[in-house]
Amino acid sequence: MTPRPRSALPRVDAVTRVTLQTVADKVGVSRMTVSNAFSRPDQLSADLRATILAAAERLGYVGPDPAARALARGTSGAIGVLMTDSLAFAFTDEVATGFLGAVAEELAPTGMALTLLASSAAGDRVPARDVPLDGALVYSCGLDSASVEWLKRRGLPIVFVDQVPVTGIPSVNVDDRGGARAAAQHVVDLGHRRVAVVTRELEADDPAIVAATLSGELHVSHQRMLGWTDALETAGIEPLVVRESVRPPDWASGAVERPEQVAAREVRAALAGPDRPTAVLCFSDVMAYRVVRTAEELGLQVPDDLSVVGFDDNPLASRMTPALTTIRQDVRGKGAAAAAALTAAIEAAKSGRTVERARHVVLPTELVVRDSTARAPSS
Amino acid sequence: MTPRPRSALPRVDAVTRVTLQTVADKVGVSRMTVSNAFSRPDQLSADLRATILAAAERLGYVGPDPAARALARGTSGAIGVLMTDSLAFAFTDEVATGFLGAVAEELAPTGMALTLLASSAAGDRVPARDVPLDGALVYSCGLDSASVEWLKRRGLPIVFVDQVPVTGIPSVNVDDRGGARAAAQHVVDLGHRRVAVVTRELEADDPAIVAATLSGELHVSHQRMLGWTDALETAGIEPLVVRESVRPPDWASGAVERPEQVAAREVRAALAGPDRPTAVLCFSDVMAYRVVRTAEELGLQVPDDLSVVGFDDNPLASRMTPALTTIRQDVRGKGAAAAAALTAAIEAAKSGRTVERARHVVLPTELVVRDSTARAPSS
DNA sequence: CCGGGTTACTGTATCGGTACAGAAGGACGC
DNA sequence: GCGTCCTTCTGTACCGATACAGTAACCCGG
Repeated sequence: MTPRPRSALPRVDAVTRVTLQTVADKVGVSRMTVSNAFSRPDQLSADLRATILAAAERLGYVGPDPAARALARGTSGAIGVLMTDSLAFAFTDEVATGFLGAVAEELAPTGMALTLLASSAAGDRVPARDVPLDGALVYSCGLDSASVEWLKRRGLPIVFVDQVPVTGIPSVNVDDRGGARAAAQHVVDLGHRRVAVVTRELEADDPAIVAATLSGELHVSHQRMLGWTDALETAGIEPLVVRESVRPPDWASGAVERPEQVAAREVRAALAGPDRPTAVLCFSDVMAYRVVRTAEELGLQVPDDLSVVGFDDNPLASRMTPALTTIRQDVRGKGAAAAAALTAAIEAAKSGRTVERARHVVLPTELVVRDSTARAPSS
Repeated sequence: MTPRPRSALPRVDAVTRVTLQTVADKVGVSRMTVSNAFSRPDQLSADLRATILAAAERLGYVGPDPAARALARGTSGAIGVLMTDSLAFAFTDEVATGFLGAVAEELAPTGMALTLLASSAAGDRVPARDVPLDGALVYSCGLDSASVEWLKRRGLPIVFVDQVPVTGIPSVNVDDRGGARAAAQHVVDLGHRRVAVVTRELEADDPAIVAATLSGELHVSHQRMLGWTDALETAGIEPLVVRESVRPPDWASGAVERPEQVAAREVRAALAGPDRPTAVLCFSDVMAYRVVRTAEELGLQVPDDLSVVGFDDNPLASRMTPALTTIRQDVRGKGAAAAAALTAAIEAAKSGRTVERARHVVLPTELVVRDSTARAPSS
């Protein structure tokens, strides 16, 4: 045996990472062949492949490093979902979880992972800018367009969900306006003339809110408001509007009332008066639930004294008492459509930039009449 | 001006990606300086940095490419959560969403993104093996140890949640046994002698199930069973056990009964007999809910004729009628603890391998008595 | 025995950054 | 006037793969 020249080969430090090269040297083939053994089995003979895999196993080689592969291939195998500032919300709200669940399910067969992007930057890390991604879903988050901006600038394929459709960007929406119109028409048909609407902030005193309305989170609120007024105006009804602020009032500065508490107080005031509304149209089932409870506290019977209509057909709607009349939207369908649109967009981007006109999907809504609405009290 | 030699510089194809080098050339500094401008501001003068940033902006440079950075830095800014085969479940079950929400919230300030890993491999992509990650949470998924195996082999920092604690791997658990014992003791104290237990599959006819029991998803079931028998045996009570299979029986092969339907039938049978149990201890609040409904269908009053105890203190427990007596576990605390443990592990791995003995956290449980339990009927 | 088509591997050039060890030019103390 | 310490930049060497264009050997009909 000839004495090995010192350090002829790259020195092996205490713990050297095992890479393709390590395996290649061991087996005596080129690194490329090892790569092929793992990633393109059809490029080498079965025998050699087996040998290589065995050697890799022996050396404790796990497989191509995901980060390196992502760089070389230009693909990372993860798609992002950009959500509201409050991650907690995303997991609390049954509508949001339903959507996410459907996205996850639709994505499963593609083998892609779902990455949840906190929209707010923490420290100087901005997930939307710094996490390797193949594409992203933008889910009702207009208030923090910064992250959306990053996604766009990265040139990632994105799909808007519950946002204002923009030409050039595929979008998935629900027929919010039509649904709201149906809700309003329903109570009009039941003979109600004094109608209240409980929704989220739309007041345009803050320019930031205006921008948000136009471009994001409040798009849905806006559309539903339009739908309600469509029907109410036709019937010559001017609704009483109660707004729940989206932005908590200076949250940090001590014990302020939470927005829903403020709204609840206003609802209570509205329902306590002599000319109280006999029907309430709500932005969501959750809000409707609160309205029903408030009414109960005031001794009002739902639906005899007060009709209440929600929106979404949250599971909550059918399990509460009285079961809530509401507008159903297919959240799972929305998730599936969004995921499909995104994978399509990614595919398109990969194979020659075929930016066929971005599709805008609008899912239907449907009035579901349950036990929280009745004819207007005769009085 | 001297004529530029043709193609002296790398040729610029139609659309060349803008990289650090592009910006560096434009400004006339080294690529490294541009990198520093973005990633280590303290390494250059404020003036130059401003110049560089401006040039970058003008060129449409978004910032360091995440994939490249991940490779060079060895960190990707995303942490994974490995979950049960059914992603849908993760978003449906309020206990799971509570956990995930807490994890997300705990992680937010670190600026890390949360990547959901489908445990089942799709095509030949195995998320647990192929997605760039800095660490991972393994959340009650013993049935598919393959993915867990990949995570381990990659040498990623991982934390076990609701799995059998293993030395060397940090874990977060709940005092399932103690909780179950308290639940059982509660009904014993109320004078019940005929007690049923409704839980998930533990029968050891299938070796795969045995393995799962020992190492994963069924650990929790096992512990709770031990807890119940602790108290029941002491009181000389032999419980009637109804098991709900975890693995749907050959799901693909046509219209088979779903496991919970099978279980419901068995529960019904048990409750219909003359020597029916007067108390039922359930693995989860969801199962308890079903038991209560089944009892109602049989005309039994809860809690007068039958006491029912759940587990978890799912929000469902307090909102159902009658409100459910249950064992509370702090799901959010579990999520926070898991996230904290993982970030700690990642930190430890980064700075010199300090593999201090992995900590095993066990969170307490607490009996919450509500309206679904009462003294045993005198008969 | 030769042209043409496979099959099985290999070499080289990236992918787009970051780490770390300099090097150049002042400022400063004595 | 000179050594020292900063502050600012720069050069080089990876990080760990993949793409693509070869090249060599082999097969086969004519």
